[in-house]
Amino acid sequence: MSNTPPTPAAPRKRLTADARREVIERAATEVFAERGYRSASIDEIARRSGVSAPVVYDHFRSKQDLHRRLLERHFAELREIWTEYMVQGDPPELRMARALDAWFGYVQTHPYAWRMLFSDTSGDPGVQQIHREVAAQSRAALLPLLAREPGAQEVAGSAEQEALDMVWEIMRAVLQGLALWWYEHQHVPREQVVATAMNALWIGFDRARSGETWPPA
Amino acid sequence: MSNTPPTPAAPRKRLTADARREVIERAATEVFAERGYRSASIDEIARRSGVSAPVVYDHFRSKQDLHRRLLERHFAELREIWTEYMVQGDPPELRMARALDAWFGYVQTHPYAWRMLFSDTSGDPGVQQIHREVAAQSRAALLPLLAREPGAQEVAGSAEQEALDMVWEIMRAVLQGLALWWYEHQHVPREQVVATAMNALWIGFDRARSGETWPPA
DNA sequence: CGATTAACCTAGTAGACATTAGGTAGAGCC
DNA sequence: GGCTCTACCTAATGTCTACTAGGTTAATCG
Repeated sequence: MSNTPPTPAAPRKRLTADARREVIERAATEVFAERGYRSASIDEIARRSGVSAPVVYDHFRSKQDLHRRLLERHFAELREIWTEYMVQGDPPELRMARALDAWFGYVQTHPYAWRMLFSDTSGDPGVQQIHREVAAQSRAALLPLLAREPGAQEVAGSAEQEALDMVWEIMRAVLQGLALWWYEHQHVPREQVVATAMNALWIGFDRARSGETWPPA
Repeated sequence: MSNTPPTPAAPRKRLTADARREVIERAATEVFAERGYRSASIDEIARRSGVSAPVVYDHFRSKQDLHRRLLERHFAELREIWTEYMVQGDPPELRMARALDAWFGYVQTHPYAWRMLFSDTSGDPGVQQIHREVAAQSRAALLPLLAREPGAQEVAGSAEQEALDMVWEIMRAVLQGLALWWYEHQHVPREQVVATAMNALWIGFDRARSGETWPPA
């Protein structure tokens, strides 16, 4: 039985440390997004990066360290997009539409990063803590969209605070849920998803705010 | 050093098989809901049941078997509540309000079961499959709420099908998101949560359906 | 009582997986 | 061509956890 391999002894490519690190970060983002933190294995990340597992540890101190750095990197990018799109001065309705478009644009161009940020909240206590911080900062960044006049929520009592909490929770749930749905129906054009979100969120909130609430009177 | 235990040698209670099985099912529901499928350990389930781990295997063939039986049991209970509340003949607005109240009532009285059903979709492939079935059956049970006239969605083209998909996804996300939020703000009365959901879903959908959509003309 | 049943236990086994130890070899530089 | 540096490897180690083997004792029934 000949032991000569069909492809003669895989010609191993050697990358620079920086290049390999970049490859690992891309692969890890995919695996974390697809499997979630706990089910993502270092072995699979290494395999998709074209190396063996110990190489990952030449670049990152631990699985949790790798995960944390990726979250920070991706979230920084998202925050940049948000601040870019959220210019003051536009009418509220247009601001909301722009923000939704920015969100789904990010989802479209970063199909793994956003799931890693928002769609996998399980994990070790340390990992959950970082997810909570990401959620809190997202809320802080987008909450101005929901206030009719800037600064209105600052004087709110505890009941109004809870009402605002719930409205934010609805917005968060819709943005995340629609993004996940869209990922599995990618042929649907972005404008359609944005329009649906806008119809649900803006029209619903607007009407509710103008007093047309349930139960009627 | 005296070895006499302060409480003289824990008086071990022995339950009937059925009673112990019930205890294990309750404990397992809690642990699965709190930790998710993968992070839930048989050891912790056993400890909370007052027994050691092998006893669990006297009642269930495997961790997955235990999990599957619990999902089936809890989901059957939820479906019963739905069919009970969804009486035909009422006006659509009232039907929606009743369904939302039924949902949050279930969430309130089954604080672990609903999270196990809907809030932990990770897990092994086999477990994920069951979650998909639960989601599909839930959709089938609640979709009539969204159709203005019964049977309207049956003749829908693919674009309208996708529009309906998105509307359902929004409803699903809002119901799940608000439930999770409520679990961490339990002092908020149920009527308030139901009213918020009703305002977001019904008013938004109603206005959107009546042609008041975005972008404006 | 004394025997039988079955509820429960202690003490493993096995596999998965993060992480480490220590060595090998490709690539630039002289 | 030889030296050195470091990217990369193979082969452990330790831990965690689902699951099993086989024994032990509380309850029940004659």
